[in-house]
Parts: sequence; C-alpha cells; structure tokens
Amino acid sequence: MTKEKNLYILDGHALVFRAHYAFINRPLMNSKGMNTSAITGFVRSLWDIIVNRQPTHIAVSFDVSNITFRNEMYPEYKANRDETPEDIRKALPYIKKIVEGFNIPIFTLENYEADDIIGTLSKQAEKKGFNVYMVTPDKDFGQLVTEHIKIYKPSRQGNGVEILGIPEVLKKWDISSVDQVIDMIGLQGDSVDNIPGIPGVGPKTASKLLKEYKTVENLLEHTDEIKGKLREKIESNKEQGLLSKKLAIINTEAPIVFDEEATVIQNANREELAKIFTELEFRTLSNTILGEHKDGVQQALFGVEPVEAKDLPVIDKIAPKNYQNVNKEYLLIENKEDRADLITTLAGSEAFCFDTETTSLYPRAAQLVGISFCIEPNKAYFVLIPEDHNEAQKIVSEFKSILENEKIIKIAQNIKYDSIVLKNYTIDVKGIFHDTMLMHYLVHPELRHNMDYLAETYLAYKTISYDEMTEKKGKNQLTLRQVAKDKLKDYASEDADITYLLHEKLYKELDESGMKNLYFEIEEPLIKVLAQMEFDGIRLDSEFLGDYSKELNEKILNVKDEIYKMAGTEFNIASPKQVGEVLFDLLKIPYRWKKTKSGQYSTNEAKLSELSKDHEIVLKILDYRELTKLKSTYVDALPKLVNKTSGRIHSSFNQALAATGRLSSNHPNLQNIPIRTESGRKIRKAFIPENDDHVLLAADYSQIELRLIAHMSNDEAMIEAFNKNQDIHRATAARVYDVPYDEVTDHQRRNAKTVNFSIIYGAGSTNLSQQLDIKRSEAKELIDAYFNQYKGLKKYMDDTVKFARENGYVETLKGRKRTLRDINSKNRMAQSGAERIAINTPIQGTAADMIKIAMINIYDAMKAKEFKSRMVLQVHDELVFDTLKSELDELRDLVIKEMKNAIPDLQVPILVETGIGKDWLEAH
DNA sequence: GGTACGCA
DNA sequence: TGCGTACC
Repeated sequence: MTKEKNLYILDGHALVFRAHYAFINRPLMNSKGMNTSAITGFVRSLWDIIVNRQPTHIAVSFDVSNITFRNEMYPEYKANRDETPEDIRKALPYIKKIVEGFNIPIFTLENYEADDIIGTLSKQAEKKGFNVYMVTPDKDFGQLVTEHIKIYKPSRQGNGVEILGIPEVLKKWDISSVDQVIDMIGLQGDSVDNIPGIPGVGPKTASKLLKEYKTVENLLEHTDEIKGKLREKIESNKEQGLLSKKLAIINTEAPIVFDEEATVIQNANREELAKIFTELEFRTLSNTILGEHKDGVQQALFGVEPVEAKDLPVIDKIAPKNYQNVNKEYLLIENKEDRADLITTLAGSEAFCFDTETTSLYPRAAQLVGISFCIEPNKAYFVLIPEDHNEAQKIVSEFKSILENEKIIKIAQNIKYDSIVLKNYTIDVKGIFHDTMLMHYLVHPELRHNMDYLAETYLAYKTISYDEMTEKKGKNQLTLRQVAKDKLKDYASEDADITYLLHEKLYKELDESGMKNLYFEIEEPLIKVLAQMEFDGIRLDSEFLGDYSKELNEKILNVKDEIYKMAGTEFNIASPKQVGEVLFDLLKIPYRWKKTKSGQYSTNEAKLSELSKDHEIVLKILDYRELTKLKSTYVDALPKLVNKTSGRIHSSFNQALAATGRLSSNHPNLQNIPIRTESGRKIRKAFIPENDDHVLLAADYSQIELRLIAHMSNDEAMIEAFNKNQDIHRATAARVYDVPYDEVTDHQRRNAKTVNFSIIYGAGSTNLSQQLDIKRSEAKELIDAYFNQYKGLKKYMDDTVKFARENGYVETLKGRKRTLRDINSKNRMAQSGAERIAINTPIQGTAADMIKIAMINIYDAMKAKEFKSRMVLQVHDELVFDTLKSELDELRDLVIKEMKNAIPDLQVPILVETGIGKDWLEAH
C-alpha cells in the first residue's frame, strides 16, 4: 500500500481574523508597538499542524477582494463588514511572507472567496485519493465534509483541536445530512456574512423544520402545513430564504486546478523565516521553529516525532523551555537543620527572591503552605509549612530575621501579596522591594504583568501550570495542601527561580526606560503603604446594612408591584430583553433607536431616562434597577466580605492595572460606590471608624485635574482664576459667555463645567453636544470660544499630541510613560482615540502620581509619630483615615500639608478639603 | 470619551 | 460576554 496522502488547506483570512480577536483585550505587541496577535496566532496554528499532523501536502488560501460573484446575486452580501482592522491589514503581508518562507503555495482567485477555492481544491484532491483537512474555524464548511474531507478546527485557548467529520457536523448543526448545512443557513441566516435568512427563524426552528421538510425548497412548497406566525414569516420571505441558501453554497467548481506537486510539503527557507521573525521580534517562535542551532534543517524543521495533537496544546509546542528540559535544582526543605542552613545562606546575600504559596487568593484569609527562595539562577529552595497553625507560626518565625532585614533586597512578583500574608504571621517584610510585576507595569503599562506571561515573553519559558499541578479536571481541583509535596516543591521553586531570572531582565529594562526614579520614589514605597492599608482594612457596620437591606427590599417589592400593575402583566424586570418587549411591543411606546447587536431593544439608562418623562412606568423601572443593583452589589455583598479574624473589610488595591497610573480597587471595588443618588450615598454610612474613640477623616483634592492642566499648560487665564481662588467653572463661564463673574447663570456655569471636563478627557464636539443636549455646531462654537479664552491650554493640547506623534508616548510630570501605538494610525477612529489618551493620560497620571506621593509621605510621618490612626482608603482623589480623636488635629494638619505639597512648586494653589464624621458619608 | 468592576 | 454603573 502506498503512503497516505494528507492535504491540509488553510483558510487564511478566517484564521488570521480569529487569531487577531482572540487577543483583542490584551494584544500581543512587539517593542515597535506593532500588534502581532494575528501573525503569532496564525503561525502557531500552522506550526501546530506541521509538527503534530505530519501533512504530506499543504496549501493556504486567501481572499483577494471583498467583491465576489455573490455580490452579483445579493449586493448586501458581507456589506455589514467593517473595514479590515488596521492591525490585520499590516499583519497580512508578513503572514504571506512567512507562508512563502515555509515554501507553502498560496491560492487566490479573483471574484471568488477562499471558501470556494478550498471547496474546489478539496473535491479535486479527494478524487485523487487524498485525505483532506480544511483548516478553518468556520462551521459553514460542514457542507463540504465527506468521508475523506474533514474540517480541522485549530485549538482555541486550551480548548484543543477539533476535527469534524460527517457525524460531528451533523451533531453540531442538528441535521441529518451535511447537504442541509446550506438549508440551515438559508433559514436562520448568518449575521457574520449578512445573509438574511428568514426573520424569526433561529437554529432551533430551522433544524425542526428541516427534520420535517428536508430542504428549503420542499419547505416552501408545504407552508400550508405550518401554523401561526411562523407560516406568515416563511411565506412572506420565500425569495429571501432561497437566496440565502444560494449564498451559503460554497462553489466547488471554481476555475482553479489542484496542482498536487505544488502542495507537497517542503523544507522551509530558514534564512527567509529568520529574517522575518527577527524583524517581528519573534524570539520564542523563532527558537521553536528554527531551533537554536544552525545545522540540520531537516531535523529541526520536520523531523519531529508524531504526537497526538489533542494531548498537547499548541502552547506547549511554542515555548521551548520548561521544567522538563532545563536543568534546575529545586530543593525541598522540611526539617529544622536544613532551614537553618538556608537561613544562613540567605542572611549572607545582598538580595534574595521569595514567593509564598498559600490557601487563598485573598491575603488576609490566606494560610501559608510554603515559601520558596532563590538567590542564584536555576536553583531554588522550598520550605514546606504544615497545616497546624502553631507549628506553622514557629517555622515562619525562624525566617523573621532575614525577612525583616532592611539591608537585604527582596525580589518578588507582586510582593504586596506576600507581604500581607506574612503580616498574618507577625512578620513585617523590610528591605528594598524589587517587584517584577511593578517593574514591568512601569515599562509596559498597557500589557499584562502576570508571571506566566512574563516568563514566556522574556525567558521563552513555559511555567508549570497551576491547574495541572492541582489536577484540575472540570470542577474538581486539589487544594495546595493536597498536592504531593514534591510537585508543590517544583512549582513553588520555579516561581521564585523564574522571578529571579525575570528580575535580571526587568531591572535592566526599567533602568533603560528612565523610570527607575519613579519606581524607587513612588511605586516601591507605595507597596508598603498599600500592604499596611489592606492589612488593616476598615470597619463595616453590618447591622446598618442589614436594616438597609430590609428597607430596600420593601421598596423593591412596592416598585415591582406598581410596575406589574402599570404593565398589566408580570415579567422579569431585571431582564433587559423582557423590559424591552414589555415597553415597546406590549405597551407600544415608540422605539426610535438602533437595536443592540443581538437584535434586542436597547434599554440603557440614557434611553429610559429620556422616556421616563412621558412614561411613569419607565421611571419605575429605573428606580427598580437602581434599588436592586444597590442591594445586590453593595448592601448585601459588603457584609459577606468582612474578614472573620479581623472583623473588617480588606479591599485590595491593584497597583499594576490602570494604564494611566491610577490604583484600582476590588473586593470590594470602592471606586463605584454610588454618590450621585441619595440611596446610593447612604452606602457610605456603613463605613465606620474602629470604635468610639475614633472618627473618620476624609481628605480630598479639589479640582486636582483642572489645576494640574492649568499648571502643565501654563495657561495664564486659568492659572489666574485659580490664584484668585475663583470657582473655576464660574470663571470659565464668565470668559466664554463674556459676562461678569458675578452674573454667570447656573445654566452657563453648568455648560462651562461640562466643557471643562470634556477638555480634560479630550472629548470632541460630538460628545459635548450629547452631554449638553445641544447641536453639534453649537458645541463646536462653545469649544472654539473656550479655546479662544484659554489659548495656552489649546497650545498645550496641540503640543502634547505633537509630542506623542513624534515620540510614540506621553508622560506625566513624574516621568510615568505610556506608549500610544495608534497615535500615527491611518485608522481615524484609532488615531483620535490615541489622541484623547495622549491628552488625558498626563493629567490623570500626574494626579495619580501626586496622591501616591502624598500617601507615602503621610504614611512615613504617621509612622514616625507612632500614630494609632490608620490610613484606610484611597479612592480617586480622596484619602480616608480611621483617626484616634486625640490625634485628629495633628493628623488633619499633616494630611493637608502633605497632600498640598506632594508635587511642590506648582503655578496654582492646591486645595485640600477635609471632613470628619462618625461614618464615611458624614466625613465626606 | 476612557478606566474600571460586578452581576446575570 | 454583554450590560450597567461608578469615577474621572
């Protein structure tokens, strides 16, 4: 018997798009700011096939243009498509070059889609005795599947590869013959390709109908047997259904001939590939594909043992290094002598790296399972810590002297977490913190900063997966305590070891970026402040919330009743879908907006508010929404977050998330605790001081961003207004409307205020007109008048954008940088988005720097004075202190002074407003 | 308009 | 994942 012939035909565009969008939230980026998601994803899929599937023949097909014969049948075909994203357009030439580098032929054909080319080639190849695999994520290809033609669906984020033969296709579509794929599309349509189908018919109805009638044509002949609305819909859309089916048919007779010879798999052009990979900075992929040694092309490229693709996710093939193939020395330390030796070793070091393994993501609730240490590459120690708390405390205490040694630098990934966990064991980690996560955050604020990602990008190393170690299969997962100690030793040691290696690279990169000062003067000391704040937490009045919950519950029931009465029916008010149907179908309230993507009525607040003026029920629905949201998100949720040991709430502050440099908080998120409405504000009453000897002191910056923009832009008029201590919005209105300061109307002031804010956010006239409910032209005039008064501001904004264009980044007063990859984009949307960021980031980021500096200085001063009072919250421009009454006056003076002087020598005064109260609402 | 988090 | 809401 001759060898089997296996042909893989890749659906180029579909794979590229899928890869691009797979990473859309955190695109892969090289140092030149190029988005490489699409290329990486495509090449990974290609390489996966070459290595794991051992094809004998291979080809790639691409679309040539958007216009094909289908547009002659139906001009709207694919007309809903947005323009190809710029990132993809830029990626395509590279992908084609790489495919050529692999010596793989590319098939294209004018006026036909890649689908048709793949269909035609597949059928011809099948006749020549091939097994054909159509490599595509598109399930429409199901119509072409036969015994020898299958769909090969590349793996998606660990989902594993799917191979669809006839039974799989039938199951996926719930049909009885693959020919019915086109009937399915004919009936249900395809929103992606803008194929209309028959309105009101979805997948369920379509397959039910086809079970009965087999084909669209047959169905249309027997519509008299169908009942009710469905019949009407089908009868009135007959033509559309037939056309849709036609559009769905993949042409297998395209004018193209399958050239068997051309598709035989060949050795790659190593030099060509190396050149492209270098340009793209694909170190990992390049190592994987080209190997690290220069000889043995055949060996490195295709001489790989066949592996079942299912068993090995693509990623394992991509990162070449891991615990299995690099020589690592990881030692398990579980007796007192070994610990003593380790401590001696660590005590003699200038710096060591450590990492804790615990039982919880939340440090205040976490128990130590072990601590790993590393002081040289590829060697690490794992100290096992038993479950018994007294035993554990004893062992941890042995390490107190070195962890609290101020002279030893501590290297760790997200050291705030470890530091809080150790506080649970009365250890206060000291010495300078070198946090790899924060270093990377400063250098690349817009990327991800988790260790696995850093290991892959900086070290080309694939770490041991947590889920693998804990044998996660579906729902069941071992806890760390259940993991065999040797396995845990490897996992934990690797964390410390990898962090150590990452530190070498990241510290250097931080230095080169010029942000070392920013790190050591702001971020590093802030870690210690935040760790203390999180550890201390804030007291919560659960009793108050319990009462409030009951109160809200009654209100909710009342509102619900009223709504049902007005609607004349009961429905789920929490469901936007049902709300839409009741309002616009049942009650016939005119609907005059676009529907949502999923074809539903949009019922967001802006639209409902507009309707609420004329329709009482809409007002009630808004009330209902507010009350239920309040109850579930805050009133009922907050008491659940009270820590059992401390009896307090320990919100976590993420220092490495917001690209502008701000902190974010979660568990709970303090940044969206309502303030606009009365019932929302009340939530703040639940945040209370430690006891009757304490009060809450709240201090917030007044107009900090406008003051900063005044300073940074050198705008004389704005600086003058602030120096005269004027109300800035009133002063703005006086200038813009050319009226005396004292005669500004409320309306004028409100407009001016809105303009002031839209300026800070870089918003344009469109946005402003919506905010103020005025015409775009009026908004434009307003903005022009504004800039005419604040000429310095205008110039600053122009200069900032110009700087960003030339340098590719913007920065804050303290040197925090943010790269703007779209600032020179040809895509207008993307570019103006980048311009807004260019204007907003320096301001928001400087304000963030400023409050961070204030926090550090206040914290240090409080420590020096041995205050019993504690800094407990930071929200945007506000700090909250749980204050011992006897320290109140001194603390307030201190806070005001440090907040004002965080960034000295500004051209405008900085105003800090303070309040005192028995709860946060009263203090605010 | 962007930057977030949490709920369903 | 989409939607809602908070902040700026």
